[in-house]
Amino acid sequence: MEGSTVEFVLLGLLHQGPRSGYDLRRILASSPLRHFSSSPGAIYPALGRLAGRKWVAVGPPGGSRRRQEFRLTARGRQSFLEWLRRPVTRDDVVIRPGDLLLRCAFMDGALPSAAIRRFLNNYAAGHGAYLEDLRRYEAEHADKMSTLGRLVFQHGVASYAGSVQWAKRALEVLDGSSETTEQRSGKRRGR
Amino acid sequence: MEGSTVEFVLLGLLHQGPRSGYDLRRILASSPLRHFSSSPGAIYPALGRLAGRKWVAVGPPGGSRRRQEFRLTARGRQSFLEWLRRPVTRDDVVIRPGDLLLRCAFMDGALPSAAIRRFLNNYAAGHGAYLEDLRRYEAEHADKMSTLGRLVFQHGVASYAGSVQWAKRALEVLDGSSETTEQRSGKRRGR
DNA sequence: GGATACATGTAAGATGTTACATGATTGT
DNA sequence: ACAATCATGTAACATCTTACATGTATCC
Repeated sequence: MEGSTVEFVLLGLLHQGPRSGYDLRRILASSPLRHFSSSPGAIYPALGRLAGRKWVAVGPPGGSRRRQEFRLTARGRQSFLEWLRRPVTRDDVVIRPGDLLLRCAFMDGALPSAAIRRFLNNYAAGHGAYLEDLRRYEAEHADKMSTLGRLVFQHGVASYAGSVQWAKRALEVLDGSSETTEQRSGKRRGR
Repeated sequence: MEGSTVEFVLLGLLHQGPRSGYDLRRILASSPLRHFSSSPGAIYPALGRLAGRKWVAVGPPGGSRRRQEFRLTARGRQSFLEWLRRPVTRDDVVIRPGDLLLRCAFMDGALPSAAIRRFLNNYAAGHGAYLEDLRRYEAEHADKMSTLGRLVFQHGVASYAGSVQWAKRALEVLDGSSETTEQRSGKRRGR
């Protein structure tokens, strides 16, 4: 599967509109969500790779300064959407949970709401399954852990439980906001 | 600051007792907490670097098979303890929160409980400070975010809030367990 | 004696970090 | 003119992934 996470983040930002490398770096540096490098040594080579794959193209130098605006090509958009639609794997859940949230944040306006709901359901299911694994592990090994080890483990458990709850809540919110346009009565929602 | 996270994880495991590279790989592969590579191409080079710095030494081939046991040297132990005692920086909180929990899990039996409490206090303070930043950001920019963007952002907020609560709870547990050895009366504790 | 698990390693390639280099434009 | 900011890049280094290579002990 071609493409690193940073590359898809860049595609995602370019999906919202054309920008220069400098713009992209500033967005990455100032966004409080996820902390991608934003160092020139990471971004410019990444943009170069995207250009090499024809996923982005350079536009005319916009503005007065020496700046090149990048825009998404059809292939780039295609690859970006495929990234968003990738299944939620166990590896994603266990070792790259942040990437899943990143993908989710980029789905707005890019995927139909049915696909987004499917994603959130898979997200909740994947995290729920791993949560059960953790609890099973805890039941078996809690006695062998040190006090702090157990506390840290419980942090992990609480964190995954929170993610499951979050996904369920997110589904409610999405259902709610789509419902309000179609129907106002029936189906009370919590909170 | 010399040393990568995996290297300190290896030191931490060797701090508990001598092990072979294969042992270390299996522990990393089976531990549900944090997902270090455990691939030979990551572990053996890391052990080589540690040996080059004289932080670990190879013992005699223990057991019948061709296996070399590594053990911590005095310098290795020193470096490991310095890693545990590093201050909780904003960068740790924002971009490497997992490393902080990792360090915490390794503190048991390695640092005095006063140092552990100090760490947990700094952990709570650092996460609390960042949490305030996130909430400030939310108050200013929530209107510009998409529905999903806002939801993902709220996941981050809830996650940091949970970490603050966790650290406070952990401090209570530690205080509780040390109290039980010294005093049984007075000071009721929650849960 | 052959399959399987044990045990250690290397090579190629991708990526990220840090630090440095370069030049244009703007403000004063 | 000069400093600060804008804007793009490169080079060296460290590290991790993936895939391959190699050999040993144990079990049947």
